[in-house]
Amino acid sequence: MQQSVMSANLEKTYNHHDVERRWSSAHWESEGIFEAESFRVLDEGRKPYTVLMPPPNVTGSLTLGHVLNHTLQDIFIRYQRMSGREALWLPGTDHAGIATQTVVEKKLRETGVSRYDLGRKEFLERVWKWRDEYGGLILKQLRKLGISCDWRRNLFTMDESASKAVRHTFVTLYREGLIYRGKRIINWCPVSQTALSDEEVIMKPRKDKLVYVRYHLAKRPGEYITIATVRPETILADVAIAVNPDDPRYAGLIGELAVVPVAGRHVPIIADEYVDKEFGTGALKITPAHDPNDFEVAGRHNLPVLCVVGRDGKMIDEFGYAGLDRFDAREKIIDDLEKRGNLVKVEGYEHNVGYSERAGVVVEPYLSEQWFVKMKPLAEKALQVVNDGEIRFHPSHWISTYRHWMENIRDWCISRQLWWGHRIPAWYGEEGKIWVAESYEDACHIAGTDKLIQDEDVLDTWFSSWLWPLTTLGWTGQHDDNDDMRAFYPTDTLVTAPDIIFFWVARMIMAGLYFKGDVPFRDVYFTSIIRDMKGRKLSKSLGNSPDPLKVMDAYGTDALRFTIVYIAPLGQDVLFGEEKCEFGRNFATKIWNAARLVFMQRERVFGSMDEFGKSYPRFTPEIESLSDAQRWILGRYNKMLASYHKAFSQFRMNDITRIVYDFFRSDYCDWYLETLKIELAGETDRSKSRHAVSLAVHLLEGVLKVLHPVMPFITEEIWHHILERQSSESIARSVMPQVEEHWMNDEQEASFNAVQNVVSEARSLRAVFGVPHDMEARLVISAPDESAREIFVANTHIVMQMTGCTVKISRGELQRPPHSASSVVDGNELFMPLEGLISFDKEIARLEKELGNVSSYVKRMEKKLANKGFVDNAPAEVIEGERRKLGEAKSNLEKLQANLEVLCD
RNA sequence: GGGUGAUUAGCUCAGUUGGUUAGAGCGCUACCUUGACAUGGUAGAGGUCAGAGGUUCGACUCCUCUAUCACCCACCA
Repeated sequence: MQQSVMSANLEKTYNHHDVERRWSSAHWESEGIFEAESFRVLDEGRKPYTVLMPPPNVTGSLTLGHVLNHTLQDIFIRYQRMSGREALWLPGTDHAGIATQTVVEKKLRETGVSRYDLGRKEFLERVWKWRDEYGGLILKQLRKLGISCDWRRNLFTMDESASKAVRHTFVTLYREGLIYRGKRIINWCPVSQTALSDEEVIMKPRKDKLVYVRYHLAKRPGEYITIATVRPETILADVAIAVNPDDPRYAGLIGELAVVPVAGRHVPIIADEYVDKEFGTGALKITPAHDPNDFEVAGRHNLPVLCVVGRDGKMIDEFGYAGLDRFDAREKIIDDLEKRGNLVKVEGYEHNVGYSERAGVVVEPYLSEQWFVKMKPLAEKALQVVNDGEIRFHPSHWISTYRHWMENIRDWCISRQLWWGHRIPAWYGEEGKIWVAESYEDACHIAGTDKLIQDEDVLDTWFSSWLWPLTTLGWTGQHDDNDDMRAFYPTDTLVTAPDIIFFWVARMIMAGLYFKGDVPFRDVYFTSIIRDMKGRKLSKSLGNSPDPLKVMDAYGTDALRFTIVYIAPLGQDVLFGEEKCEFGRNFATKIWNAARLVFMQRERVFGSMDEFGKSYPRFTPEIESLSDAQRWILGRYNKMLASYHKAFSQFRMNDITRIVYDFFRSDYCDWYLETLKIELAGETDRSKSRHAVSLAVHLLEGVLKVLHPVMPFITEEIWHHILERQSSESIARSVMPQVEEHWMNDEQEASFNAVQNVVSEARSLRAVFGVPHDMEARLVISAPDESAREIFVANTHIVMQMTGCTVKISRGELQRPPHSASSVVDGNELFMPLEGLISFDKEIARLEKELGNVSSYVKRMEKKLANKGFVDNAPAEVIEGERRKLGEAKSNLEKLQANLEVLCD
């Protein structure tokens, strides 16, 4: 049994370090507070809420993108958990094939060793060791963020259960004809020396040279054909020249033989529709091994395939270029062509070129045998569920992007020439026969031999990622269901950056539908992309990427979380500078100080925490003992709750921070707490004081709860001061406040607004006329309406305290006090007699300006109401409202004029 | 070449189905260290809502075009 660690009051200054330490992730893990159990769901039958964490790379460290992403997920999960649902957040990390292998290889190279020196087995041991030592960093950092996932369920994409699922799905898809092996031109990364999928290639503009080269005709001495190319080094692998069949310039040359420069080979001139007459010279060299289009053309014309660039991006031993890098070879061959007289000209040329996402080098189209997934059959249903709204995107405009990709989908190259990853479960027997099975034993069994050699390659990392909604719940494909799957699948909300919509989101949808027959999640929330204050993408090379850990340290984790959500609107980029966190930090400080005030008043009124604890747990506001200010704040509070819950249901996450912030700053602190101080100071009835303080605490607790999903630390800390609580208890397991509509009352709100407006206006008069703050001024409030007068009478003490004036309330037909500054608000008039202080000219000018504003408004409204179209078409309530406004404005106008006349007499 | 989003105060942004005399934070100006809070309070200055048309009784809000800025997709050498 742990004891309460709290004293009744808060420390004078808010120290986020202490608070974050006290309520750290380690604390909650030991209490099991964020754990979810499938049996609890199955027994009680409540629908659980499940969030899938996009698994960060093991090599990664925390970025602001993670902060936004994971904070949002945490907000969703905490909100649902507090709304009484079993809430499961599934964490994990991704083995990140290329990235991780690159990191470890680099470390090895520093000691002068290559992975080939070690051999596959030894190398993989080193990678696992590296992962165990350094791979946990990102998870540690995420814990610092205070996120509430069920860490027991942490999954690594290469854990045995996940690997089993990978093998199972590969075998299944192979047997169903959806996975095949084929010789194709794929994207080859010469640095990582592996194939890449289309999605791993980034197109970037690049300045190159467009080289015009003259090919002599073999049988027509002195004649030639000129082509244009940006890759002259691949001339050596040319197998044809192609022209458009409709191009009159070359009609006579079709069927002729051209001589490939340097190589000296004779190649045919062929006609193919693919060739664009307008581009370059209208003649195109065909190099099937080094260009996907050429490969297709070659296929159509039964041309051979020659290869001159190797897997390392260097030229293959031919014509004296062996070992030269492709870019060096390009320069050399331009030289050689010039020497031989084949070079016509060189033009500057900017075009888009594919770069390897990881290594950042130009991708080489490379002919090789790879494994592919047939995507079209998988895409159909996956498109349909999004079109039908079975899966919803937020913001919804991403649907069109998704649709476009799905409709033009191409097969997915899934083999990688790496060692780190899931090894392809395919074995080769004699004569290259392929056996695909979940294990070597199975393969031997079906092959009827044990002389099998496993495919050397591993699978694309995303081949395990697309199973994430299944594998995180323990699915291995072997048995179709388990308790977790039954309870938690499909998951609910996926929060992810839009840049992996194709890599990941789309493929998870396909896998979920194909292997489980149901969508993997219901809602996809695409987060903002974070940029710096100048709108540039955050990147290490620009040095504009703040370290979130330093920001958390400087401003507080709650401050960072609050700020980043506040400034990140749905579907738009966000400009972030760490100084923006001052906003969140100041807000946290404000909460702390407001709570201090409330707790100090509690101590004064109740004496001790014990005394307070006797009644507070059963506290509900009693309407008959409430002041106007208290009824007003209860109305505002419930309105806030209503918009808060609505914003949640609509995924407007930045709005929820705004809604609570506005309520707390303007209504709770600026008005309600100020009135509380005044009311308590003048209250002699102890039970009324106690009721007032209990209400203040009650509202504070409500605010803490609605804020808790965003700011878990400070809300936890203050919540533990509300009552004596065990340190094992958490606000995270408390019940989210719901709207109580009977507190919302527009009339009541308006009447207290009238008091507020009089206060503001009186303060304004004081400020404008420079009444010294320590001087007590006089204020005459003239309220023609009986009920308004009652409100002012009832709240005289508040107006007096807040304005520093003595207050007199009178009927409408008063004698206008001379030498007064005056103002009209809500049909009530204010006079502040200021003999000696007031400058008549200044007041006249002020009134005239106001008069001008009001009279132009009146004119506009009269015109509007005289407009037949408006009166005939607008809804009755709108017309009613406009009439009322006009009436008020007219009455204001009269009063202003009267006041002006008094001054001018 | 297609597609998507943005353009509101000096800066960063709200403005929920069309009906407000268009709001907030930061910054700026003045006053205030009052028993929660100067990481604060009170008051104030500051905007022809990118431009041009259109729909409508009524447009920051809906439609079209233009301009500017982003991003995504696309095999033209």
